[in-house]
Amino acid sequence: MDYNYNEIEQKWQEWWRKEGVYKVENGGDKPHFYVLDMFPYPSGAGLHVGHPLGYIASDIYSRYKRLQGFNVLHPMGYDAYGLPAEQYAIQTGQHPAITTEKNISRYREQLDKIGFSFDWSREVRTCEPKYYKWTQWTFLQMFKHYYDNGANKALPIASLVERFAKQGTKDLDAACTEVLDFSAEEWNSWDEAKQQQVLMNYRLAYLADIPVNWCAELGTVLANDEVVNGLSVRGGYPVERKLMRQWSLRVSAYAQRLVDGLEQIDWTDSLKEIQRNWIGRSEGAAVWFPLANDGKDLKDVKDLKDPKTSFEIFTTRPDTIFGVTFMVLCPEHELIDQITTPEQKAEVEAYVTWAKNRSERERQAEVKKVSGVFTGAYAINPLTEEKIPIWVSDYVLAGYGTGAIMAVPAHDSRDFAFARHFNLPIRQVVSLEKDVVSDPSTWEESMDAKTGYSVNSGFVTGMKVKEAMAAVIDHIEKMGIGHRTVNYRLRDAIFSRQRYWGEPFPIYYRNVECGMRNEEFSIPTPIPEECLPLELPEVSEFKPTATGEPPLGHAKKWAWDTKTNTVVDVSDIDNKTVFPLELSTMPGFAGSSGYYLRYMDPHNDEAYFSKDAVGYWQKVDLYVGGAEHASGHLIYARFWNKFLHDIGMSVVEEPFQKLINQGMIQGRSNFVYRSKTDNTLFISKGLIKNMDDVTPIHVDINIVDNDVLDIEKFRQWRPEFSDARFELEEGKYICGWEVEKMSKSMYNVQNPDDLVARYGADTLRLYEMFLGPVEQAKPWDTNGIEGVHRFLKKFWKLYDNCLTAQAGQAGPTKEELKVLHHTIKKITDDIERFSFNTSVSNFMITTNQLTDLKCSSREVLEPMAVLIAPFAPHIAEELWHQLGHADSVCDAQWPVCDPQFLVEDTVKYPVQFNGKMRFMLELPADSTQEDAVKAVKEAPESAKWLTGEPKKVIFVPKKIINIVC
RNA sequence: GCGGAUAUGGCGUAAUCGGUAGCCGCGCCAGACUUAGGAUCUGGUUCCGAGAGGAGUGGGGGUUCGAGUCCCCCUAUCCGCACCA
Repeated sequence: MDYNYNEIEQKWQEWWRKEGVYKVENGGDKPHFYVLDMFPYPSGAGLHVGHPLGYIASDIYSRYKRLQGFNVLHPMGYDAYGLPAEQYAIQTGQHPAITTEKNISRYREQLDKIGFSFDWSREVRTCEPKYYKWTQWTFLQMFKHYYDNGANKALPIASLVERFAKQGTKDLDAACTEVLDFSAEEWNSWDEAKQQQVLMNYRLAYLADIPVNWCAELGTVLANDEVVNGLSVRGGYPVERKLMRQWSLRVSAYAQRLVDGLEQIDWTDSLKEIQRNWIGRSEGAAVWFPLANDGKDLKDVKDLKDPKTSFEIFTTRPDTIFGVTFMVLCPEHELIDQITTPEQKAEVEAYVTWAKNRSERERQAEVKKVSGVFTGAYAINPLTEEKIPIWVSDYVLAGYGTGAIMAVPAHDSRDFAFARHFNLPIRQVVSLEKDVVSDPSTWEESMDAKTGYSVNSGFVTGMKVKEAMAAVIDHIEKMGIGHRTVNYRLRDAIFSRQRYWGEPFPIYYRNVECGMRNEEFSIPTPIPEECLPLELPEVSEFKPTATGEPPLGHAKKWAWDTKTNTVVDVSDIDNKTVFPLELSTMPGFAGSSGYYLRYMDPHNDEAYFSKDAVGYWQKVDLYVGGAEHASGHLIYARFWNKFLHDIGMSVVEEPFQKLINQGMIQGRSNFVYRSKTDNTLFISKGLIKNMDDVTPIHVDINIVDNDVLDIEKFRQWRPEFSDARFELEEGKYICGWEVEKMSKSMYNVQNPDDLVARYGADTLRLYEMFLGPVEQAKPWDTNGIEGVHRFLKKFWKLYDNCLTAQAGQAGPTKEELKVLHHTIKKITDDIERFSFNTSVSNFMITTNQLTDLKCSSREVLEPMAVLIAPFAPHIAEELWHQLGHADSVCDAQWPVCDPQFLVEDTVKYPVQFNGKMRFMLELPADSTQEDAVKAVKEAPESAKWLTGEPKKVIFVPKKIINIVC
């Protein structure tokens, strides 16, 4: 009987669907396990072979866990909001919902062909109202909470209001945009608009004027992780810094918990490191430097921390405070106007204007270029009482620390470059050896390392750097001019996008004075939670409006009637009961930040997910996806989950216990080489003497087999090659190859459907795994797929004897059982450590062995079908049924390895004489002390070393034979 | 610049505990069956050497009876961050 994979696969895929084999229930006696894939954005291009790699790996693991008796949740859905559908809509007028729907069905079709065990009854789509209802709901909860640093969690904003009414900001330690200081009396005297404005400073989802990454081409702002090198990740358009009123999420409040949480989870070190870098925790000190206005000395300064007469800096090197030779403020610093002397005013203003107008790309491209200007003002070093000049430069960033630094050119490379450029003094205060000082003017670079000893540093001179740091901080804390502090690089996440195809904000602008949105007088107000979801309105156009408003500005029906709690026509806005709704939408990461929780209880209309559901599944046990989400989705989702944990929704803090990053699959492009002197002559790779004589041309990988070009197909491929001539080596044209991104323009895209049609899904699944370790990036290369396909044919054939003759009744031989149990052990171990490529190899070895043994025993072949089921579910299902089972192989039990069959016949021992290893000896596994001595004496090698009776023999079974002569 | 990872035949890779490096597959070579082979099967295939033998896991050093594996230094490649004080 032939292995008719297409027929088999179609048959069982239908059966699985009909029988609902993969449907999962919450609860039951079985232990639970949650395996999750990062859900895809359904793009118009469909799946290529890179997409299913992670899905296959996770599918193997979930099928395996299920066979081991776990109740496995393995869902799939679509991250359906996104820019491409919207841009397509702008170009064609096609509604993004239609494009998205179409792409989803294409994706589903492709996914189904590969035979995944997804429970599709739990599918979620982020663009569906019943899903995004809960995205909006979470946003509202963030709006209604603030972060209390004392409690170290989010608390209701109502409790903050109560507190303000009683004691103002006294003793308040909360995450905020700006530190405020007011009394209860002040609070109570304010009107609602003012109070709301103040509360906005604390909300976890807040509206503020912030410098954003504005992408004019896309007409929207972007999050930091959506910008690379000053260009947008999607599209590669220039991005500029711009001050805009935007919704943001106060992710920074969770910075410490996001760092700490990494300790509890099972992710790779490299990924944790990426997140640590992104969060960028650094310990140091905040120090106030008084201004030396009007020739003031330190003793003249009464209030060292008065922001009118002092400014605060952040440093990670408090020990170098004796080496400060100038100060630098960022161009945005509010003190600049005040302190700049009249002589410097023109120059400073010109510089500040120039710096502010520079685009993000220019700034990043010119990092090495030093620029800055002296303000004419001086500060007083509170430890040395020296007067030090204050400069302005854009190498100091407004968004980090306090936007001001103390410059220590001797021990900071950036300060060093600045000092050299403007000829400012450099003073050494740290030395690798105690009391040894050199002349910094001869230095080629600064000495940044935090090692060595303090020199020229007053009371810390002679101390080690670490000690000096502590001593200086203690000192400034005693003086009352500063304190130990921690700074994070992590910024709040900008949450507004000026787009159509995203979740609308459930916010309207209740107006006090006039009918404007986003103005100081209007109060952003949530619509009642019971009115969610606030559905995305229809618009006449997907472009921004003529006045520059986001696309939702085109919506006719986009106002909130507070009387009826419904969406009404914008023309009804009367600013008494009907108000304008927010026009921006949420970013891509909004919908993907909590989808894993929704899968637990996807049809719940009363709650995001029920307490029972989350109590049962708890968290994702295994998450498989690309590492490119390290500083985006994987941070946002952890933040989202921590917030939900704070408000009592999710039960654990870290949502993804174990994370596997599948490596990217790159394309493997093929080239032909056209002679530069003869346009129709193509030279086989091995015959090219000088690469300069030829032009490499990409050639479609589908007309190349094992780097051998199909000459006829090549001539037909494109008209200009129809008269191509070739210089062949041994009758073949050998193409060159290179690993590149998988892309249409390089003719190296491999579509999984073609391979499924040609070899079957099981072959594709096995081959993708066989290609190499899941976590490793690798080029796609179809050259080996035949071998895997041959293996499946052999595996299929193995069952012939068992199924046709009465041979199936024959009991297994000991040899066969040994092969089987070794395989059980190997495959189980392989799966546990995600080494699926070795699993496939092991299946091949076993199949060869069983074929050699002419195995036809049901007791061996039945468990083999179960073992291969996670990898090649279709063939396994078919064979399982042919063996007479009526149920699915998915409901079988994972075979257990019987250790008695694992015992090796022989074991190799290193034989040592007087402690020195002399040779290896192979002995029966059950050898005794006597056997070992006898074997050593009889071994030919012994003659060289062993003279007479050994004095002592140490025999450690399975390890060593040590002989003392 | 900082941080992380990787390096093994012609190619993808394996070696889970420090114990005969190169399993499995591709490719290649030879053979069988064939009118034929881009089908199937059998055998061979790290390199040098006719052979005996020798060399060999990016390079150099170390620990060890024994190192692909552990330690130190260097090189190359890939990835992440990048004026973050």
